[in-house]
Amino acid sequence: MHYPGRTFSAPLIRRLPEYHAFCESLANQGQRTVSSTAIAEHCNIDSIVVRKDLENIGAKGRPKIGFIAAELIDAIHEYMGWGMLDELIIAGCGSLGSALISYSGFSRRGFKIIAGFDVDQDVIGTKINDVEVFSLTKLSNIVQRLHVEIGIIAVPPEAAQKVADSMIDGGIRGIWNFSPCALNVPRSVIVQQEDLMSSLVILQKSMKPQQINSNTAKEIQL
Amino acid sequence: MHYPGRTFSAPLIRRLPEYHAFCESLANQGQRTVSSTAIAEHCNIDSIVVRKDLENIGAKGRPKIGFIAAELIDAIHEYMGWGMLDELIIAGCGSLGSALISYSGFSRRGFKIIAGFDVDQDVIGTKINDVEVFSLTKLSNIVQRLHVEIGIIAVPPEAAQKVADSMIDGGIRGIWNFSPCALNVPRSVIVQQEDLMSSLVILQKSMKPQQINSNTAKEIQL
DNA sequence: TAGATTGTTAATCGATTAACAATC
DNA sequence: TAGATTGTTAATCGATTAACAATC
Repeated sequence: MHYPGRTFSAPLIRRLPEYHAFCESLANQGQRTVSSTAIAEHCNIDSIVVRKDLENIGAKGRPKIGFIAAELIDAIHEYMGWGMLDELIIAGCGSLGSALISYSGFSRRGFKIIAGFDVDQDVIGTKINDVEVFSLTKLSNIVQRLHVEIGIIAVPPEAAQKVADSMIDGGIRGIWNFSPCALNVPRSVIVQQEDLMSSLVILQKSMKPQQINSNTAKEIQL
Repeated sequence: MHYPGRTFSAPLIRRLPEYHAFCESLANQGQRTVSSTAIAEHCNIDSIVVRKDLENIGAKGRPKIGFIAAELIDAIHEYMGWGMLDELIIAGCGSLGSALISYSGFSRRGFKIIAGFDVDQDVIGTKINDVEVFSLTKLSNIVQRLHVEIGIIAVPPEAAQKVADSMIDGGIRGIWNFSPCALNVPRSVIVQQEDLMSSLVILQKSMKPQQINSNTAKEIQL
């Protein structure tokens, strides 16, 4: 089934917050309107991209004037779903897990981590940034009782599959996986892979396009 | 300039580590060869994707037999550039910065964080996981002396632009930005944006396609 | 009016998917 | 040989880019 006009795509979701931040800063400076060209310039992208994106989320502008900043802010806010509260749990409360629990961005955007889970007896029972840490053995049960739908995995790769299984047992439908490994899940469960290592390699490769190309050329002539 | 055959694309870079891990586990079990279909099944993707990817990195297989696991492991290792050491510095040693410094995956793949920077006097002078933390005012100077090319930004968004500026002053050519804000940099500098918030929203949206679609349909008929 | 900016339709580009021939 | 698997060429799909008409 395909609905034209209003699409949901990852690149779009990644650009919208930048527009939002820019519009907010303009609005705070007392500016009422904002043009797609101004947004584009600030974000270092083409204005056509901005116009297409705004079309996709249903924002309406006026020729010569642009978009009403306040309207745009609201439209992005609503499209991103920042209005409604969503509750998460996290498995793995090591350094990365703790950092995620303490990350202030989540609460600002309607996400709330309501429980942490770990195997370390020293951590279980403590609170990290007001979030209580339970034993991993209780995960499935607590998830079920609290009807949580999204779980974060921040455990070592060896333990990730088992954690995923108990999350799914408890009724989790979406997994945000920081562990660098493929998870085996039923088709109804969505996995969002967050591979930090790969992001770093992509940056590294982007910095040396000529080197990649010369290798390429060499290989081809063989 | 376009070199066909061997391309560099982000999706490819994100898939290769999964193939690598799978091949390694097979090799450890004493298996000598691996087929694209086996990799595909393990990673929950289509075997055509795997074959295209392996073609892109220059791996050669044999019909009916498949690929030699050890060769594939080496080919991916080399293509990912995991062989050579690359040094990084990080600005911002709060909870996220500390987690990144302590992340074991980096050293396993040839990345080494050699210095941290912060404004907090209580943190400056301490060591996190053997990495010394300096004052942010020294960043540009130290980067220049050590010829570091990649910098990580894990400071609050308000401070990010200023940090980026001093990184670039010092000669940094690639910035891995965990701060949810657009950076203004010269064209020669590459920015890899790591917006955790957006990743989470993408997961959330992927979980509710029907809801998105019904909104879409409603909007269109208006 | 003139010019700037939106909005829409078409073209391009790259990645994914499909089809099928080659080959061990 | 027969069947499985690679490798290659073409088709599809979606996102980006371009061109230009509409309009304030």
